[in-house]
Amino acid sequence: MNAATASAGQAEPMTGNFNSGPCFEFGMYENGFDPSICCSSRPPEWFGMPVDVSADGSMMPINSDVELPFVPFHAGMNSQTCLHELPFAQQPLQMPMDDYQSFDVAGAEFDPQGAMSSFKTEPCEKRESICVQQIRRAKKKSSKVEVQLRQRHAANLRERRRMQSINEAFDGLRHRIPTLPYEKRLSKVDTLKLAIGYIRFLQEVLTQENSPNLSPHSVPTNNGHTVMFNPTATTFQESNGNFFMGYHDGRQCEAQSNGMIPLAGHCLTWNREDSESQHKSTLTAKLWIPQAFHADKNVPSECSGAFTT
DNA sequence: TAGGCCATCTGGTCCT
DNA sequence: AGGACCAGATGGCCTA
Repeated sequence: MNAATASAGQAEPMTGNFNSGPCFEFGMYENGFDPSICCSSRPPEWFGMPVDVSADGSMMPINSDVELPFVPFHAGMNSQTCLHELPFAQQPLQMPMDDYQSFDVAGAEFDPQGAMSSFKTEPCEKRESICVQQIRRAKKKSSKVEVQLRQRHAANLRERRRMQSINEAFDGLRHRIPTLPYEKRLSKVDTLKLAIGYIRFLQEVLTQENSPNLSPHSVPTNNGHTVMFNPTATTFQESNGNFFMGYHDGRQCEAQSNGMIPLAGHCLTWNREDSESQHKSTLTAKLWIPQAFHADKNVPSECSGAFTT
């Protein structure tokens, strides 16, 4: 029997065995009921999954790892209740379990208990009519749910692609911010904050190039060396082969034994001032120190400095 | 184990 | 109506 004959109400005498197993009424569920299972000797299934049916008609999946998509409303039927095969042939929806899990079962409008109690009191022909009406309503509702699911999946896909696009933009930004090789991958928020700082740094570089008179002042250190100091910046100095670092807050550090200053930065421009009388030259640079962001939040991520030779 | 970071899903809102 | 955008919720992974 196909759906066309079913909708025309041309019920055929039932040929299955009502007594061989439970028959699950359908109509109030979205879809997924296979009438060939109903009233037959085949083992009961729900959405293609083998289920165990208890005496009270409740179903449990045989595989305990599987959850039924719905708590199925059921009605045990036997040869005393109706002698006609249910006149419909539903095909189970071909949807993954994830989709079914999205259904709001608690919000369902249908009242299984009430419907079933009235259903049982109707004559057989009336029940068949009720079945057909319920199937049509369920089909309509099922179609609507299918459309909603399709739209939801499409929206999810668009959202994934949108987020991928944003992440690609973040990657592009990361590659344009000078960082040190040993630094781990920048998080999104750090990428944004560093980008802001780096842009500010570039703006200051441009500003200083347009204002050559803006020079750092020098301060003596406790070991007799001179550190060129920019009040808002970090400075460093080389003298007699030794390097010293002076931070804007007055802290200092000496170069490591290998001669490397414990600072690595990104330098865009150098200004050189030669003093012929003192046989000295001073190099002044503005540095971008990306690791300062992670190491010490109080140290500015950009600075300028100078050293003399 | 707690916290940070991230991807994904989802429903709401706004715009075309 | 459909798509873009956004924010909240959630769960997984990693690290200190």
